[in-house]
Order: sequence, then structure tokens, then C-alpha cells
Amino acid sequence: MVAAMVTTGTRERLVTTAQRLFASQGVGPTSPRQVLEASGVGQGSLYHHFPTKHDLAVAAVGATVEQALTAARRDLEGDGSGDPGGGVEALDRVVAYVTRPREALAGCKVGRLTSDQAVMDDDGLRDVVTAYFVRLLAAVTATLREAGLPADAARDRAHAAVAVVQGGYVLARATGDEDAMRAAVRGFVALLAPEARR
Amino acid sequence: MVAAMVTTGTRERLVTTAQRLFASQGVGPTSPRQVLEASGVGQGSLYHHFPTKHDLAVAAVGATVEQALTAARRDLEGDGSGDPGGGVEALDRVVAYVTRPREALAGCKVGRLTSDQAVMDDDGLRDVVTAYFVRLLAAVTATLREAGLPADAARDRAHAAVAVVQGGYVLARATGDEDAMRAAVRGFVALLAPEARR
DNA sequence: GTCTATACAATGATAGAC
DNA sequence: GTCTATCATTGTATAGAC
Repeated sequence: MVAAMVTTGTRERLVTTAQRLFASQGVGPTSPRQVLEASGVGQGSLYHHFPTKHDLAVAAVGATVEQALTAARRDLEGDGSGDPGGGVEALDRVVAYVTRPREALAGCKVGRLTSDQAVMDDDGLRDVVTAYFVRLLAAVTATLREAGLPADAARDRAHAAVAVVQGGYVLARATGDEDAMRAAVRGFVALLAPEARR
Repeated sequence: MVAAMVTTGTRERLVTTAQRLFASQGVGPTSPRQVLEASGVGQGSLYHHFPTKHDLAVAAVGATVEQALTAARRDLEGDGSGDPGGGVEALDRVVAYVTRPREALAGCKVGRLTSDQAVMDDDGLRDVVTAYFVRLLAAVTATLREAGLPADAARDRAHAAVAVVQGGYVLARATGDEDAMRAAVRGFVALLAPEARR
């Protein structure tokens, strides 16, 4: 209970450094050597805390996924009152989620991993990515149901909403223009909530 | 004029093999050695035709992009008559484009490259990817204008349409479920063309 | 727990014979 | 144009001292 706060240790530094490198280069192309050099720890330290690259990747990708999911839920959850009008209306929360400013040119920290062969070939890592999208889709679907959509429509539109964001990242990176994501989101929102209060 | 047909040579075999490997593993993770072994040619042959991996990648990615663009245009172009009713209506052609059956679990052969650091760090390769999406977006935008949308709305909805397809690939790969792409597309089409003739 | 040194395979390419 | 042999570098660890 006393030592619990002092955890800005080597292990944590390795994880945050790995998160940063994974986000910018992907998991496959990032070597353990790069991580230890960028974090300033020695060879032995990394392999003490994380015997293999897989172990480091699970820790770093897991942390990234938790952070991303937390951010999405902040957008999507109402005030819990259940009262229409008690918080922001459900459809507006979905609009808030898709329109949230994003670093479009960097790509989605999680979505990009679906093209990372080192991730998809590793059962443990792939499961972390799968769980992220399953939970994200469930949250968006629930919010759309709250907005009054029937189950099938809610499910399909939730998939479309998340896909527009993911595809927006792809378009922004491909064209080198972060407005490409904004255009995609605008096009979708105009259809989903034509009267959206902006 | 005589020799022009006999071109099922070593060079072409290398390109098609590279296309296949790039599509399944990405460009970065595919080694020249894998390409020459899979195509059955010798070390020297590959490096004779393509002095560097970059040269091989430009040829293979360029071919893939041309094929993808040709397929998209087949969906999007009318019969050229300009007559409403002379061919399939413009909005239906956009619906045809987004609903075309795709190997969702494999990911988009071009879109995946935006997460491939080896591609994005190479000016020549990145330009090929950029050109693909610029031309694809232009084609979808033009078709939506033909459908009667004003310029801004056509541009935004075209971005949304292409993003839904790209994001559909991401969702399908992430969840391991090819229906995820179909759900995203269905959700989008229900909004874009509620009365779509299916 | 952390450090330096080392091992061993794969990558991307070159050399030079045929 | 194609082949075999070779090479320098990087990736992923392991060994063993402190």
C-alpha cells in the first residue's frame, strides 16, 4: 500500500515508449532494440520485464486499447438518468463520437493494427484488437437503440459509424489530407442526423 | 509486334507473385527472397529485372492499383448516354459500388498499404496509393453529382461512401467476421438511398 | 533489476561465373 | 538473362557479470 504509487518505473516507461512507437510505425516494424534505446533502459532491463516482444506488445497494445475505449465511452454515455433531456440526446452523442477531433494523418492506433501482420498472426494480440472493436460496436449500437432505432438498424448504423471513422483515417493518410476524414464524417452525419445541432 | 504477345516471362511472374504476397502480408514484411522463391526464379533474375525492392514494389503496387480502379469504374460509370434512364441510375451505381462483394477478411489491397510503413516512407509508392484514392474519390463524386447532388454534398458523401468500404474492411478483419463489412455498408446504404432497388 | 557482450537467423543486396 | 556464393546489417533474443 506504500509502494503502490512509486510505479513510474522502468516497466511503465517501456510500455509508454512502446505505445508511442507502435502508434507511429506499427508493431511489426518496431524492434525491441528501438524501444529500449528510445526509453533509455538497457538491453537486460527490457528482457527482464518482457521476456519476448510478444509480452511487450500485449502490455502496450492492451494499454492503448483501454485508453481508446475510455475516450469512446466518454462520448457515447449519457448521464445515466435515462431521461430524454436528462443529458445529451443519444443521437447527438453518436454524432459527438464520430465528429470528435482526431489525428487523422497518424491513423487509428488500434485500427491500423488490423493491417499489421505481426499483430494478426499473434493470437493474443489479435484477440485484444478484436475485443476493442466488439466493445466499441456494442457501445455505439446501444446508444443508437437508446435513440429509438430497432435492433437491426442500430447494429447496421453503428457498424457504418465506426467504419466511417476508420475509413476516414485511411482516406486522410492516403491523400495526405486530414480534411478527408472530416469530409467523410460530414457526409455521414448529414445522412444520419440531418438536423444535427452543431 | 510479333514478340508482344509472348510476355508471360520472368518479369511478369515476379510482378504477379509480388502482388499476391503484398496483398496477403503487406509490402514491408515481404522479402525479395520470398518473392523469388514463390515465383521459382533465381536470385540473379529478380535483381536483374528489379535492382531494388522499391522497383519491384512500384511495379506490383502500380498493377494492383490499376486493377482496383478499373473495377471501381465499371461499377460507377453509366452507359455514357447521359440520359437518365439510358443506363442504371447514378445513385444506384454508387450503391452497386459500395455493395459489390469483397474479400473483406483479406482487407483492401490498396487501403491496407496506408498502414504499411515501408510504403508510406517511400515517396514513389506513397504517390501511387495517393493517386488511387484521389481518382476513386473523383469518380464517386462525379457519379453523385450526376445523381443531382450539389458539389459539396457530392464530395462529402463520396468520402463517406469510400470510407465505409475501407472501414468495413477494418471491421471485418478486426472482428474476424466478414458480415461486419456488409453491416456497415447496409447501414450506410439505408441512409444514402433508403428506397434503393435491391 | 540492470548492464555489457555475444549468438544466430533473416534481410536486402552485390559479385562474378555461365 | 540467369545462376550460385557471399556480405554487411538488423532483428530477436540469451549469457553471465554486477
